[in-house]
Amino acid sequence: MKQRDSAPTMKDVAREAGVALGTVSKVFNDIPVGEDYRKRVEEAARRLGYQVNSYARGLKTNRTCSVALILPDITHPFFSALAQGVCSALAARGYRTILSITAYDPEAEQKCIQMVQQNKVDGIIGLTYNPELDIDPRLPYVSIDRYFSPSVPCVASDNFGGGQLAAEKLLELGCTRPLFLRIGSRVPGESDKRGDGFESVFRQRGMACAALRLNNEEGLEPIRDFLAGHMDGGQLDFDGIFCVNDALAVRVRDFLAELGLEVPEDVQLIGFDGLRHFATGDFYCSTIVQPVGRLAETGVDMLLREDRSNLPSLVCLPVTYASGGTTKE
Amino acid sequence: MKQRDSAPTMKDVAREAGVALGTVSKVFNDIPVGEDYRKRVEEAARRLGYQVNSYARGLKTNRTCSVALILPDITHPFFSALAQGVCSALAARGYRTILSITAYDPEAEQKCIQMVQQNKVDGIIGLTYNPELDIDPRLPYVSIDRYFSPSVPCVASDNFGGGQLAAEKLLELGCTRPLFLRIGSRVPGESDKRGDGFESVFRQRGMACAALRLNNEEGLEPIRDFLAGHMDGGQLDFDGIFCVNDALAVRVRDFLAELGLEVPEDVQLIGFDGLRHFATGDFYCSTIVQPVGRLAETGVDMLLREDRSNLPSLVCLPVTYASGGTTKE
DNA sequence: TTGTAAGCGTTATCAC
DNA sequence: GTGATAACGCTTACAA
Repeated sequence: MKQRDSAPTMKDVAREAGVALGTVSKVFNDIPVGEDYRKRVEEAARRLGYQVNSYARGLKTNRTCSVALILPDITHPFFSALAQGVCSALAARGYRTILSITAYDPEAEQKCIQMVQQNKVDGIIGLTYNPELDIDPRLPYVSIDRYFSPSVPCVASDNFGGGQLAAEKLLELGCTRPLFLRIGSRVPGESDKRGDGFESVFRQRGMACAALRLNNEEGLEPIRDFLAGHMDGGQLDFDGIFCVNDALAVRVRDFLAELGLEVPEDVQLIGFDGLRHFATGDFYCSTIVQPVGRLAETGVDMLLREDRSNLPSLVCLPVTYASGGTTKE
Repeated sequence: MKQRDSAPTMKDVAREAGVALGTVSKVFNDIPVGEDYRKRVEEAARRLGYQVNSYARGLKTNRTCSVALILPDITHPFFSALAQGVCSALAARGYRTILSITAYDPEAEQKCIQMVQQNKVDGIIGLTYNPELDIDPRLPYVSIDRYFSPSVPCVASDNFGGGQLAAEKLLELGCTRPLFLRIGSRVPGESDKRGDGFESVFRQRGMACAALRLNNEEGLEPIRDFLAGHMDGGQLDFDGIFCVNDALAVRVRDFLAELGLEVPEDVQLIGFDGLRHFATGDFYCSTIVQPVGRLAETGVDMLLREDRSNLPSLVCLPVTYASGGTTKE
């Protein structure tokens, strides 16, 4: 008698149904089979609580219906929204998500990729900070927000366009003394284009645009000092500030408050990301909102596309502006 | 000649190293083998970029080194922190995390479990809302925050104790007219004990304690109305409010502001969860903080424990109080 | 110690 | 259309 504690196999189902093993396999792979046979097999499978073993299946087919998602941190609202989107898009296509968190550690990122390759996933979606990541060209890979090389497709928001949009909004709202503020990773990424887009608008109009770009290691103090140093008779030298992301914008607003400045009356502030408060659903600040859902959807789409022969190397998705109280009107 | 596009197998490594297949296997399983053989194998493996196929391995060993994490939503800060914790704890033990998101849908939860069983994971960690979830007793399962039956181990925060703690704090801070506010799922869960603990403290002291408990479907309007209805000459009938979670506390603070009440001067407010602002790291409100990291760690520990014969059916982890500006001092 | 061979649960290729 | 049978890549007795 078959032991009850180990899961039933196709062989058990075949015996229970009184058919050959191959027939059972066909039933579970939607390969035509006699109607009565199919019934018998399905019946037997239900009785036994049979589930196909996808590892054994993967061993044969070399497809595992699972993809790895590599993220630096899932605690940040942008990343968690992205994870949610990717996981759902994958699930909708019958794929499992294997989640790896790297804590921004380049070494961990590389280890992740190795581990995941060993796990024989069908592909990887990664948002990584290791500039010289060694990824097996045999394994489909889609990068989010970080461009590696023409052979590694990357999907990102239209960061440059977002920067331009922020500049145009600020101009439209009457700003004439703009400032761009940035803090982030030392390794270059797509988001660097935000500042470029912002500045390009003013350059084109022959207007000056101040900017301060920092690396994470430097902390926010330099920004606070910079702002304090640009106070002039109770007035700031700038009347429109674009921050590289919402997190920074929120901090900057606090700094401005410390300096006795009103937002948006004295200074207008635009962030980037489009994050919303977890309880109220409100934007934390006026912001350029990234299409997180589409980012995820597009990434999955590019990864799973049957014909991956000529994928674009970079896909930019459109961003939008949303008012969140730190701009006038 | 072996095709370059399919990953190398143990056989390839054996051939490359000039040893037998079994020897290669032993090297990768840390089974004693001649030092020079080991060297040869490792060398060959590196040359070929060999990675053991964990699916094939799992097929033999019936262990896949992966566990499924089932969560309703990963966008909420509490869940994302939990996911991060579980994923890290699992990774530290050499396990992969398969993430499933159910969107609070009981049917999706059941489907997840099925899918995941078919995927032959080594266990499941789930935070689910389906009260009559059908889980295969053969598969190790740990529930978070929801108690099913003595046979399904559950790990949760000390919700009752947290409620008591909130009550004691409020008393200590001079409150004499307490109110408990709750909104949540209709299906009973561990978090229901928060209100019970809170009320028990006042009952014990012979003090009255008002309470309003709502289901998600009802929305927040009833709470707003309730508060408005308890205004008496510009004063609220309550001077200390305990909310079942931080999300509600944040909303309630807004309602109180609408009524012209100052927090914490006129009313003190305590939430539950211990969520922190993504940019500043500040608590959103005074709160009872759940030990998310320990919750995750403990869950993983209970799931992966070698001897699962006599696990506790419920483990409660201690919570702490943190001031977040909605209580005095 | 090292090599050999029998499966693990599937799928796929054949004869029937 | 159905049913043996040989892989898939690996582990693990067991034999050398």
